[in-house]
Amino acid sequence: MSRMTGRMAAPPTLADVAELAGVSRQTVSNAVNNPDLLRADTLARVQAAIEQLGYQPNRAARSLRTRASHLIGLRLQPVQEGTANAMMDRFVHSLVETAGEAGYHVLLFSTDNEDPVGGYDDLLRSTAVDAFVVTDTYLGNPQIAWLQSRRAQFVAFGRPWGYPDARHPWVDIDSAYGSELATTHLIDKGHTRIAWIGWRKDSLLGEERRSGWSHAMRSRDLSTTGLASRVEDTVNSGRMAAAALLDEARPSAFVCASDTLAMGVFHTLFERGLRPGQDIAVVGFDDSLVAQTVPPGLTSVRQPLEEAAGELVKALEGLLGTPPYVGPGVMLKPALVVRGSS
Amino acid sequence: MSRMTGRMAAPPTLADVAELAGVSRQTVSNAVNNPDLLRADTLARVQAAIEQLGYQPNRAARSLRTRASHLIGLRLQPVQEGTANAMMDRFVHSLVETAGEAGYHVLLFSTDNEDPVGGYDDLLRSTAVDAFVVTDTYLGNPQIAWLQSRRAQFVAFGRPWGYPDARHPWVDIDSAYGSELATTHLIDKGHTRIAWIGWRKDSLLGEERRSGWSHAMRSRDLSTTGLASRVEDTVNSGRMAAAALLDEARPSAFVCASDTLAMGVFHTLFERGLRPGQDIAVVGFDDSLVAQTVPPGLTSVRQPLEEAAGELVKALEGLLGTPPYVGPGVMLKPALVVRGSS
DNA sequence: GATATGCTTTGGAACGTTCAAGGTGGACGT
DNA sequence: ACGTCCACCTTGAACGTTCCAAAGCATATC
Repeated sequence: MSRMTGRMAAPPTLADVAELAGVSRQTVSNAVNNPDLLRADTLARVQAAIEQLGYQPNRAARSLRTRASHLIGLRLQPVQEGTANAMMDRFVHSLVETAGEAGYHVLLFSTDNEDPVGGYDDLLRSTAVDAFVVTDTYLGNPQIAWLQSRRAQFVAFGRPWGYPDARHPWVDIDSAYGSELATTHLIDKGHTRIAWIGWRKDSLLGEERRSGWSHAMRSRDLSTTGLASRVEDTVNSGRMAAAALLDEARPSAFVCASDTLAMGVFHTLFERGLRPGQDIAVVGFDDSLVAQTVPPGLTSVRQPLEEAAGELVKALEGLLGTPPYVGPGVMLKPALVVRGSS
Repeated sequence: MSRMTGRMAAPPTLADVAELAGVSRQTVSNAVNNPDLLRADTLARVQAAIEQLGYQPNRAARSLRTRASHLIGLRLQPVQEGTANAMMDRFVHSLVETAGEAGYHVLLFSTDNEDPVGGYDDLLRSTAVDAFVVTDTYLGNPQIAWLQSRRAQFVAFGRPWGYPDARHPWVDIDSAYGSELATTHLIDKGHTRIAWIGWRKDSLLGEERRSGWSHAMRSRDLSTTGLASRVEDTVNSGRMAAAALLDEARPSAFVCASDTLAMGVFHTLFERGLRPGQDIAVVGFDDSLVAQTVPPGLTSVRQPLEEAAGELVKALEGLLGTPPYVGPGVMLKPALVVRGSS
């Protein structure tokens, strides 16, 4: 019997396989999900039938019955044009890959600004995803509290800033260590007046990165007065901050909270005919594609995003396992990639 | 009766809503899918019940019954570190957004190199997605032919190179026009010796981009001899090609097939103490974040990815509609973003 | 030879939705 | 008064899978 319908041949079902192998539906199901339960020869027979028909379980039916979709929701954050922050690309890719190995797929969605939890709510209510990966864990983000209140499953990339008693798994990167690495590297190169260009004070992450710089400076008895600037995360802010610092504090090196800001410094150097790496050293943060391609190469702190994705998937497997297991938060260490700018 | 189970309260079902509203399941279903069928007052009553319970249809059950998941598969291509090609980021984002408005979600997956169609096959067999968006349509890509042979639904971002009788919807960008724009812009600025750095000859897209340059040159009676170079798409290849061209052909401007290659030119200029924009003009392709942030700004051809995503979703809706409708391929025009490098 | 034991397999029900029929009541025409 | 039609709503079945309880069947035990 040909099963050709209008558009596409209907995929084989459990029943088709069962009939071909001469067993019951449930036995085929077991062959797929609990092969240990079958006698060796039956298993072989069923597997042959599965192979022959090219059978794969229908996801919708399986989800309906097991109440698990094996999908993970990830909210795509708006691209910020004009900045160097294409870091998410690398993260998303690693996440898709590791999640895939664990049998999960990544479902993307976005939310409009008026209703920041809208996308989450839809997916949750329609039981479309088993869990979420949350990446923007800044203080005061309503999404985390909301997810908690809805008893939704999620893992976070980023510490639960401001939720000391949070119960969800999280993975984060010790970025204070990152800027400390950067600063120490410059000190070792002989620099003593090293300026910091970071983010506004209300960014906890920004303050943390800054602390790595100031800690490194102090532990080598170097002064930090007048050497720090806190601005928005745009190229132009970095450019202006660098110009002001060069005029007033005469640093020989810059450590920046992002590659975007570091590119701002590059702009100022360019305008003044100074050469990054030769006249002034610059270090960025994120190891973006910009850092990798701009001449003469921007030294930058590289976050272990691949590893972070791996840990998040591990945490997800624990969270969704039976019994559920929630481990402690995981803190990863970044590394410094040295290039021509230092 | 409290429905609290261990982890999370079970979401309300059609039956719950029906009971509360005092109607049958099917009526609730109609209220959701075909409101016109209901009398105004019943509709209001049902909608109130839906609102009160926060009901949303269970996606798995719906998919099972309707054989449509409202998911679109997108294969995530490997990030190429060291290049400026983070263009996909912008495309994926637009796609997620427009697809979301049309009621579709984007499901990501990746494939290992050994089995390029593995990921597609899994999703197709398990009827996890309704269709695919294919983004790498280079000549000889096995995926397109394979999808066609499996009668899978898909739309392509990129012309069906080498499949003149392809029946699938596609959207592409006229990149010959892009490099023509770039070249004409340079000619208008007074340049006469404009070099081309592009991709190896086996890339049809590369040849197309190149043709825009040569066409613009010829139509203004400018010579192209010795001014073209075809290399791999890496910064270093661009760097070396630029060095060779500067030595041998003495161009005053470069048009490149990608921002990555343009950054290669920047490297050579940097090494020789030349300033992009002042001493030598450079134009790239893709309007990557690198082009946007590098000093003094890299003039670049910007592809209308947002529009492309919109057209693709429109094509998808046609393809999946009843009756299915496949329109002609859509060709979009890129624009030139002028920055300091020219 | 009857009974218990462990391994293997089975049949019916259920997950929550939509499809395809079927019912009900009133308005309308003759 | 009767049938016809229409607008509205309901009922049972089906989508393809897994859960649950129980049946089949050898083998071991008394």
